[in-house]
Amino acid sequence: MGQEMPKTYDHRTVEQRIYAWWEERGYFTPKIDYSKKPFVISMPPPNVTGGLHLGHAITAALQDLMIRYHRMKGDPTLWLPGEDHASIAAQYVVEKEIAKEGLTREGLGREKFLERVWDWMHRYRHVIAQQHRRLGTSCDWTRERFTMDEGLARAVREAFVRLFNKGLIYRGNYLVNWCPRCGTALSDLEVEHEEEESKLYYVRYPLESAPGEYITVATTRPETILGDTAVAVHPNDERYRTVVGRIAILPALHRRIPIIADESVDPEFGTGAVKVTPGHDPTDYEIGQRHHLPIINIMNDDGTLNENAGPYAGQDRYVARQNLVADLEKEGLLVKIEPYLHALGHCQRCHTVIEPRVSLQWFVKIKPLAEPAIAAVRDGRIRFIPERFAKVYFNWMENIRDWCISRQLWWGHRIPVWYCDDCGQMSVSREETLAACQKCGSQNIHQDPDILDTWFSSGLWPFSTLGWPDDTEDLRYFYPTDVMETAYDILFFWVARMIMLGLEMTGQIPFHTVYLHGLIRDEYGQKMSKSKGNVVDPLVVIEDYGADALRFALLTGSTPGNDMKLSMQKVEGARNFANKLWNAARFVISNLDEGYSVEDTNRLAALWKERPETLTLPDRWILSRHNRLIADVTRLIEEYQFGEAGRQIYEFLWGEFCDWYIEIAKVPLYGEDKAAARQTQAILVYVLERTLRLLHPFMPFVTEEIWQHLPHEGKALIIAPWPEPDPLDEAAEEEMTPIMEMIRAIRNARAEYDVEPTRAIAAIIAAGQKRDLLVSQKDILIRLARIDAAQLHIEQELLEKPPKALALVVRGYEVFLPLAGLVDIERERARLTGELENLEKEIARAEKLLANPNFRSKAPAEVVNKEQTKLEDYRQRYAKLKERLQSLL
RNA sequence: GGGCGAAUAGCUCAGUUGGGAGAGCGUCUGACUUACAUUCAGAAGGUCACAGGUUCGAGUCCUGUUUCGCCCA
Repeated sequence: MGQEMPKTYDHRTVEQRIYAWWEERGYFTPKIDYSKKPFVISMPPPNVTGGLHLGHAITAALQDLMIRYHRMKGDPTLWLPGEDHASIAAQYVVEKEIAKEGLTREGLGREKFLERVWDWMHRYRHVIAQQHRRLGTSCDWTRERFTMDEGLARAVREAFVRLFNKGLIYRGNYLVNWCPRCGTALSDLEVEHEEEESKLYYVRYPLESAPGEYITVATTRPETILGDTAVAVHPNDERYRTVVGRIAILPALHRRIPIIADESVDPEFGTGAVKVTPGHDPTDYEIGQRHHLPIINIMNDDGTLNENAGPYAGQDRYVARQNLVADLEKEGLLVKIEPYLHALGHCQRCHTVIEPRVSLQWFVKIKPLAEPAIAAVRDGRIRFIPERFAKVYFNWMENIRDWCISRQLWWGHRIPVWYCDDCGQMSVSREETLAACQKCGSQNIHQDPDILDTWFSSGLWPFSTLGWPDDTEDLRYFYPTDVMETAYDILFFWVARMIMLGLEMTGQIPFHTVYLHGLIRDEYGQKMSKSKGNVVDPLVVIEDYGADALRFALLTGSTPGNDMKLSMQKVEGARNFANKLWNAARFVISNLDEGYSVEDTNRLAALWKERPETLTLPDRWILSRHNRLIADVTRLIEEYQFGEAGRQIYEFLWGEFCDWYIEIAKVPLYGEDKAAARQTQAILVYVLERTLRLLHPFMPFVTEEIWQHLPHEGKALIIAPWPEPDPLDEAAEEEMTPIMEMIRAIRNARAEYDVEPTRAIAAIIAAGQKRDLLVSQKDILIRLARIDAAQLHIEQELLEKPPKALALVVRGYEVFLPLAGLVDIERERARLTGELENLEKEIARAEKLLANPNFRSKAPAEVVNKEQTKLEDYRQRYAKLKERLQSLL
C-alpha cells in the first residue's frame, strides 16, 4: 500500500487484478452459520446462445449491489450463478452455425447434432462466466450450475413424475402453436403477435341443392378452407336465419359441411358468416368442440400441406394459398380481396409465422398450480417491486391456460416417458433410462422422442440448483431464497413458473421479493437487436470506461420497472465520478503525515464522540452530513431504491466532500498548527473510508482499489462492515449552511462584476450574534471566496455601512464588498430592486399561507413553524436590502 | 377488445408516507487556483401534457381527455 497513485484512475490496470484476488481469497463463497439468517439470490441463468448483453449487465449490477450490501452487513450471502441450456434458442443458433458448413440438423442426425450443441455450449458457458467476472459479479462460482447438469436433470425428472402422478401432466391431441421452421410446438408465451398488412379474402360457398345460392365467408388464410368442417353465423343474425341448418359445399374439395349458429361469431366481421377450421384456428377449435365437428389436419410438420389437402398436397402453405385463390377465381367463387390489418403470431426465436395445428403433445394442467401462486402474492408472502407488477401477474395468472411442455426438438431434457411396444402402456420414470416396461416388464420399449420446454427446468432453478430433490445442507440452509431480480419481460415465462413450481415441489415460496427492472434501450429508445445493429456490447463499454462506470450509470440512471435509454455520455459521467473519487483519495493520502495509521483514525474517532468540542465547525458539519448519508443510503437500499441511494452518494462525495470539505481542509492541512492538521487528516480518512464502504456495492473496483491505499482495518473492502450512523449534529449543519451561502454569494458577485479570479478582494461583514463564530471560520472565507485577509472585517454591527460597495444579505449576515471602481450604482440599484421583487413575492406567499386559519389549524405544527421562520428571514432580508437601496438613492 | 406504463429544463431522466420544482448532459461567461481540465467558479433555462375534483396545501391522490409506448387476447 501507499504506492504512487497515478493522476488519472485507470480501470484497465485495476479491475481484472482485483477480481482475481477476491475470487482467489474465496470472498464469494458464504460460510454456513446456523446462528445467522442467510441472504440468497439465484442468478437468472443467461442463455448459452451467446455472449452477455446490457440486459445482463443491469441484472448483474442490481444483484451484485444487493449481494455486496448483505455481505458487508455480515449475512452469510449466497449468489448462485449458472447458465440456461435454452433449448429452442440454442438449437436455432447452432442450426444457423452448421448451415454455414452446408450441414443440416436432419443431415447430421440427433447424436452428432447434439455433439455440436454441446461444443457450442461449452464455449459460451466459458465466455459468459468470463464476462460476468469482468462485470464484477461476486457470485459463488464454486456453486455454478447449468440447467443440463446431472443434478438438475434429476430435478426435472422428479418434478415431471410428481406432476404426472398427481394427474397434473397429461398427453393429448390439442390445438397448439406450431412453428414450421423449428418443427415444434410452442407454448402460448413463445408466440409473438404483430400487426401486419394482410388481405381478407371473401369466398362463396355454394349451398347444397340450391343452384346459384351461396353463403359468403371472409378469411385471411384461404388455404385453411381445405380443413373447414363447418360455416358458422351468429344465432341472432337475421341475414342468415334461413340458412342455419343447411349444408354448404366446400370449394375446391366439394365436401359437404354444415352451416351452424354459434355465439362466438362476430356479425361485424366480414360478411358475418365465417368458415370453421377446428384443426387450424383456436376460436374454430372451440366452436368445433361445442358442435362436435370433425377436426381435419391439413398440414405437415414443415408447413407444407398433407394428403388431406387433395390437389394441393405437398405444396407449401403460401404456394397453396396462391394456387387455391387462383382456382377459386376461375370457378367464380372469389368475391373480392380487401386489404386487412391483423395480428399474426410469430415464433419468438426464428420469427416464422406460427401455424395453429392439432397435434399430440404433453401439457401441464395449470389451474391447480396457479391458485396457490396467486394466493402467495395476494396475501403478501411474495412482494413485487414495483408493486404494479402484481396486477400484471394476477391478470395473467387468472386467465392462464394449460401449458404445452413438449417440444419436438433435440437439445434439452428428454421427456421421462417410455412406451411399451408390446403392451402399449406408458411408463414414467425418475431414472435417466428405463430397462423395462413398468406394466408388463417387456424390454421392448422406446422413450418419448420429445424434450421439455426450457422453462420447465428453469422453473425449478431456485431449488434444483441447491440440490433438490435431495435433502442437502445447501437446500436446508439457503432455501427459500430472498430476492428474485430479473427483467419484467420474463415475468410470465419464468417468475410465475418458479412461484408455481416452487410452491408445488417444495411447499414454500421460492423467494419473498420479486424485483423487476426495465429493458435497456439504445439512446434513441429503440430495443437493441442484432438485426438493427444497435447492440451495445457491455465488454466494449467496460474496456472503454470501466465496469464501475457502466454499473453506476445503469444503477443511477434507472427506476425499477422502467425502461432505460443508455447513452455513452451517461457512462462517461460515471467514469468521471470514479476519477473524481480517485483524485480525492490521492489528495487525502498525499496529505497524511509520515507514519499515519489506522490506529490514529480510531483513536481520534473515539475522542470525537466523547468530546465533540475538539472538532471544528466544518469537521462537525462533514461528519453529520456523512452520518446522515449512511442512514439515508441504508434506508434506501433496504427499500430497494438503489438509484436514489447511488445518486445521494454521488452528491455527497462530489458536492460536499470534494467541493467543500476538501477545499476547507486545505486551511488546517497547510497551516502551522500540527494538531489541527492531524485532526483534519483523520477526518478526511475517516469520512472517505466509510463512504467508500457505502459506494462499494455500486462501484466495487475503484472503491476496493482506493481502500487498499488508505489506512484501513481488515483485509478487503468487500468484507468490511457496513457502516452504522452516529447521531446527527443538526446545529453544525445549521451553522455551516449560511457560511456556505455567503461564499456562494460572494463568488456570484465576483463573477457578475467580472472580478479577476485571482484577485483577492475586501469584505466587511455585519455578523450580529454570530460574529465570534464567523471570526473562527474566517480562513475559510479567505480561501474559498478569495477575500484579502488584511481587508476582511467581521463586526457585530456596522456603525456606518460602506457607501460604494455591493451589499449581500444572507441569513443572519450582511456582507459588503467595496469593489473600488467596479461598483456601478445604477446597476447595483437594479440588482437590489430585482432581489426585493423576488422577496416580495415570497413574503406575500408566506403571509397568505400563514394568514389562513385552516392552514394554521390543520397543517402539522412543524410545517407551520418552518413557514413562520422562513417568513421572518425573508422580512429581515427585505428590510436590510430595502435600507441598502434607500442609501443608494 | 382488456390491462399496464409514460408525459417534469434544449436532451436523458430523478422526485416513495401530499408541505417552498432537482440532477447529469448540452448551452453561455470566466479560469491550467499546488487532488482532479475525466477539473473548478458562475449563469441562463420549467403554467411538472390538458380539464375537472379531493385537500389548508397537489408534480405527487381521484375522475376524465389527448399523445406515445408496452403487455395480454
